[in-house]
Amino acid sequence: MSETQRSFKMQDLRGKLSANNYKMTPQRKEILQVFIDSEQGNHLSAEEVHELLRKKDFDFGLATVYRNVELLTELGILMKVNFDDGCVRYELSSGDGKTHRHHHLICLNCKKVIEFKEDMLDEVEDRIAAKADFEIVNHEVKFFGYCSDCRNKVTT
Amino acid sequence: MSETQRSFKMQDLRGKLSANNYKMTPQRKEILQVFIDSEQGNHLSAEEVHELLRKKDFDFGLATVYRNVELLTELGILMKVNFDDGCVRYELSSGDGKTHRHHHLICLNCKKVIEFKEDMLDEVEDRIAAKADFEIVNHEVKFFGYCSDCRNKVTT
DNA sequence: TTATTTGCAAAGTCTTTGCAAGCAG
DNA sequence: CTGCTTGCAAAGACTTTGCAAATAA
Repeated sequence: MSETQRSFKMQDLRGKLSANNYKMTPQRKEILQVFIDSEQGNHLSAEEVHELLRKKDFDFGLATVYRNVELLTELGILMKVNFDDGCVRYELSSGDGKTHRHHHLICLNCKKVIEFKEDMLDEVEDRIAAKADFEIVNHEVKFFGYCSDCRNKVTT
Repeated sequence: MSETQRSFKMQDLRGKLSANNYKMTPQRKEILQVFIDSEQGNHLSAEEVHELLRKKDFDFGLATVYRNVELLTELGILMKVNFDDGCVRYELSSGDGKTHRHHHLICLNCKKVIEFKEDMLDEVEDRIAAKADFEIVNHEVKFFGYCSDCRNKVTT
């Protein structure tokens, strides 16, 4: 992620906070920064964010992290994802108008989560919306299977 | 669901239990029966199964329900689904070779879950599998939006 | 008979909440 | 200043586990 992207995200936070009568705090700034810095290692749980902050010597309360990832989600800056691994995870929302498309390939063997970007689901979505008389505003797709690494070795 | 379907399911349970050195117990039989009887009201949580059993005067321990819905899932009789409502839910797996296709329309307003059957995702799946070098064996799709009921009244 | 299963209660994990002290605007 | 935020600890919701008694095969 480029420098301009980073400062854009942070400006976005400032704007959305003040627009909703919330205040900018070091906690909020640094929590967002953790997501911006984790180009890899997305899909962070509250606990993981808390731990990453501690590694940077920001010792915020865990409850504060919980409260703020939720707030950032309400503001549309983060999105919730659930990989059924026992905790709620969050990732940066892309903010490009295709914000709501997030697709994941989950390896049943090593539990690796691979992202894919292609969006071929628009037509499917249109047909389903018409058929079920349902206005779709968001979707989440998870494909479960085996990644190339795991197919090339004995399954544990 | 027809009578033949019901007894088929129960036979299936007997067979899979003994094939894996598990025993048939009244608890297991009645837990499966709850799912068979709930043509509507699928997507049951352990707590809901426990409550439905109590209504039929089967007062099994909640821990037993938790243990057995998990066991039925391992045996391929039930499937886990997660609607991010704070608990794990289970539904009868269809057992027709398309077992793994389950798609849900979730109304953001009333939280109603509408099922849809059509499967137009095979081609999408094929292209993704090829592109990402990932062998897909299962998928779960959730579409979020507004159902026809909610679009016809003021959003709460 | 004998290994599996149950029920209960206790413990565990993740998350939320109440409240006094602290801080941004 | 003043109301929003934080940190802490306690509480909550859902789920798992240990263990002795019960039971299916």
